[in-house]
Formats: sequence, structure tokens, C-alpha cells
Amino acid sequence: MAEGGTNRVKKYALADFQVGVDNVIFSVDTKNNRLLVLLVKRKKEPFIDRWSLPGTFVRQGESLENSAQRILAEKIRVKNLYLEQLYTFSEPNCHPRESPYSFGVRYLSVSYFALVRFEEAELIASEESNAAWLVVKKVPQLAFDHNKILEYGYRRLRNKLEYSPIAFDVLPDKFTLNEVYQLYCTVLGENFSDYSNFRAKLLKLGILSDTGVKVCRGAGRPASLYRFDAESFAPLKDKPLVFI
Amino acid sequence: MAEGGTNRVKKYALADFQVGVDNVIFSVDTKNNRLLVLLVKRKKEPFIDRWSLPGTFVRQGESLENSAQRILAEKIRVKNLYLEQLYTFSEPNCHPRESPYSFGVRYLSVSYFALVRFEEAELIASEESNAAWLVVKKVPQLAFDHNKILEYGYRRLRNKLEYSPIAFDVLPDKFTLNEVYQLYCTVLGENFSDYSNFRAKLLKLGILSDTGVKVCRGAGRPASLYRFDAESFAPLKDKPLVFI
DNA sequence: ACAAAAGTGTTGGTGTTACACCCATGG
DNA sequence: CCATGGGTGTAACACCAACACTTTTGT
Repeated sequence: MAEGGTNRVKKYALADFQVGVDNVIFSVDTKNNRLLVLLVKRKKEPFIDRWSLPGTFVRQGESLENSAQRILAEKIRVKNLYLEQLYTFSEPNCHPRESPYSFGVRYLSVSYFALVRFEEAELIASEESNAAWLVVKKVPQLAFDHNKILEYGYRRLRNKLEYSPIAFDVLPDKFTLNEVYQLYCTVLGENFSDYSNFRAKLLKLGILSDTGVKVCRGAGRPASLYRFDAESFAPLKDKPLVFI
Repeated sequence: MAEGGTNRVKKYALADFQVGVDNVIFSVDTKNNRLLVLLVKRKKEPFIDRWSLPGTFVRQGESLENSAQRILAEKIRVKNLYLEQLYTFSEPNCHPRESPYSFGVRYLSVSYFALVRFEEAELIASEESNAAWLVVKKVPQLAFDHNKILEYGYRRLRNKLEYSPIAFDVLPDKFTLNEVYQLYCTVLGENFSDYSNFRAKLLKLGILSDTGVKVCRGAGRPASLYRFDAESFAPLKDKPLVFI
């Protein structure tokens, strides 16, 4: 932690901060192969009626990550998710205007990035939370600099998917290889890899175990259900692992 | 930017923050093949006489990155450097104790990570700045949670070196391939790659141009001086590029 | 029988590793 | 002439993209 020093303080005015957390919450709608982001429609100035990232001020005694979890819990009910810190933005004079705190107080926003399981993510309806899933490709102009943050989060999502097994945080306990493939396609685009090669590569990693159970998805040959094997993955942790 | 809402405020106390910036500043001593980090010895409580990362409070009207640059400029004079944001830490009750501001005010630390050119980094000597380069492998117990931050920065440095050309921000304008190799060895360890292969791979990227000038480093055949070609690199920007 | 989905195999090309070897210079 | 460091080449192997092919189901 830094320290200014008492003598310094007399010469230079330190800024007082209000700290907020903004979440970029993604989910993959596997039915329709769409990547979604959770947004809330603002109900007051500034940027009234614009979409924005769900955010909150940090409360006393609350860690940043707790704060992020709290916003999430206010908007959706979800069990399985992946959450990590994204970036911290704080330009001078970026405090939300019209706020009762804006006088002489500066604003700092720590953004978090999350991926949640769409099928189990139940939107919480209330007056407070008026949230909705929007298709990432069609997101309109957002409030504040939230488009920038969203773009940043989207880049991080793609990287994470390629280099770490966050997909399995968000897939059902047992899944078919095609479901994994669909998820990757939705996030990374159709042409990132062909199915056979993706399959072979994924299996060669040795972190999935075949449950032996077969399942039918409409017509076609039944697929094996696989399970993510955390134990086999453990030694690969922190290694530069490429999935695609 | 997040917003709490006036009704929320009455129910929950928001935290007031003082924001500091802490820098993890690395340099590579190519003469002795040592990776160094810039630390300052604390001159007041808490953790008096302990080494710590150079840090400062953020002043009014100052962006976070400016703040990071300012600390750097207070400790060393340097022209060439690479700087990026690292991570934001803020647990409740982590405010530097004995500080005149600690009552009711919470602390948040945004850390930055920098790599500077050692040969031109001139330490600024004064009572305020009592900074020194320490060998990363031999860093003792630091003040606060600075060991954690340093560890995090070290990890980032290794990743950056593998995936982006930050080495050339910190090498002289013209350099031999062996100088690049030494830098990589110092940061990543001796056994990351053998010289021939490193060489071949680096040249195949097509981002270095041979100046034709030869230079003698003691005995042995003279080496070519190369220059980083920013234009050739431009199209590779944002691509997942592997150097080792 | 046929379409659809799951899963296997082949092939040419490219990248990586671990070396051996040649070149130019100082002492 | 030999030690030293710079620089080139190569054989064995692993990996990868593209695509053809087989298997098992629903209709």
C-alpha cells in the first residue's frame, strides 16, 4: 500500500474517492448459439433509459469481489459461474453527474468479468433490477464508457476460453463434446476449428472422462456424456494450455 | 460507472476511499544476468525500515497512470520503459495503520507493472527517495502485502515477454541477437530454449531488420546489430504471438 | 433407405527439439 | 592455432488443418 507522507499532504491535495464495481456478465445461450451480456436499463440521470453494465458502489466492510458478487446476486440467481477482476478505470472528472456525491469526490470503477450458465441463470424481476440479456453482437450505445469496458471484457473472455478451462465452470456437470464445441463456436466464431480436430485435441489433453452414458439429441448417433476431471487438470494448472 | 441510488444510501453505508498506486518496476541487468526490482526502504511506521514497492497516493486531477509515472520519475530517470496496469487490491481494514487518514477511510491500491532499461535508469538520490535495485530472487519480506503484488507482477512479466515484444522497449536501439537471448534467459530461466532455436524463431517472425553493422564483444566472431521494425510488427499486433 | 449426428482415420504440411557443424575474431 | 562466441543446417519427432470415411441412431 502506498503512503503519501504527512509533509506531502500539505503541498498536494489528495483525491477522495468513491469506488464502484461494474460487472461484465456473459452467458452462452446454447440453444440459439448466441453470446449474451447482462445489461440494466438506467432509470435516472445521467444517461436515463440507456443500457449500462450492472454496477454498484462498494459498501463499508465489503471486499471488491464481494461487491461484484452482490450485484450479480441482485440481478440473477445462478449457481455456477466464473468471476475475475478485469480492469480499473479512473479518469479525473468521470464521476456520474447529478449524483449527490459528485462535489469534490472522484470516482473509480473496478470492473469484473463473469461467465455464468445461461440455462440456470434466472433473471430476478423487480423494480430495482430491470435487467436483460442482450446479444453481444447487437449491443447499442451504452451509458458512460461501458462500451469500452464491454469490449475489454469480450477480449478477455475469448482469451480465457482459449487458455483455460472456464467453459467447464459453465457447462452442465455431464456434457457431450458437441456441447463444448458449440460453446466455443458461439464465443470464438464459426471458423475457429473444425469439429474433428477440436475433439481430438480436447480428448488428448486427458482432462475429460467418459462416463459411458450415451444420450440422444434428436436424430443421429447417441453421444457420450463426458465429465471434467479436476484431478487430471490440476498438474496443468498455470501452464500455458491451449484448447483450440 | 456504477451508481448506488439515493434510497440505497440510507440503508447501507458506502465506503470512502483513499486510492494509492504501487509500482512493480523491473529491470534487467544484462551485465550480470540478474533480474532486478526497484524497492524503497520505509522511513516510518508501519513497517519502518522494511523494503516496499514504491507507491503514492493519487492526487486530485491526476489519472492513475499519471500517478504511476510520477512515482517512477521520483525514483529513477529513464527514457525507455513499458508500463501497464496490473491489479487492484482492496480488502477492508487494509489501510496503512498509523496514518492520519486511517479513521473511517478505506484504502485501495492499484498496482502497475513496468519494465525499464537498466543501463539508462539513473537512481535519483535524495532523502525522499531512498530506492535501490534488489535481485528479484533474493527479495526479503516486504511491507504490507507487497510480496504478493511482486509475485503477481513477476508472473505478468514472464507472460508479457513470451507473448509480446516488450523486450524491444527496453533494449538499446540497435542490439545483437545474443543480447535479446540474454534478456530472455535472465527473466525466464536458463532452460527456456537453446540459442540456435531462439534465434531462428525470432528471425522468422520478420520483425527484426539487420543493420549490416557488425560489432565485436570481446573474443569471437563479430555479431550483427539488429533493429526492431515496428512497421513489420504492426500487422501482428493483438495476434497471439509466441516469441520463445 | 436415408438423413443426421457421433466418432475415427489419413495425409501433407508445418513447427519444435536437440544437436552437429562452419565462420570470424582475439590472444 | 585454439578458445570463444556468432551463425547455419538438419534429422527425428510432434503437432495441425483439412477432409474422407465409418458407425449408430430417428424417421
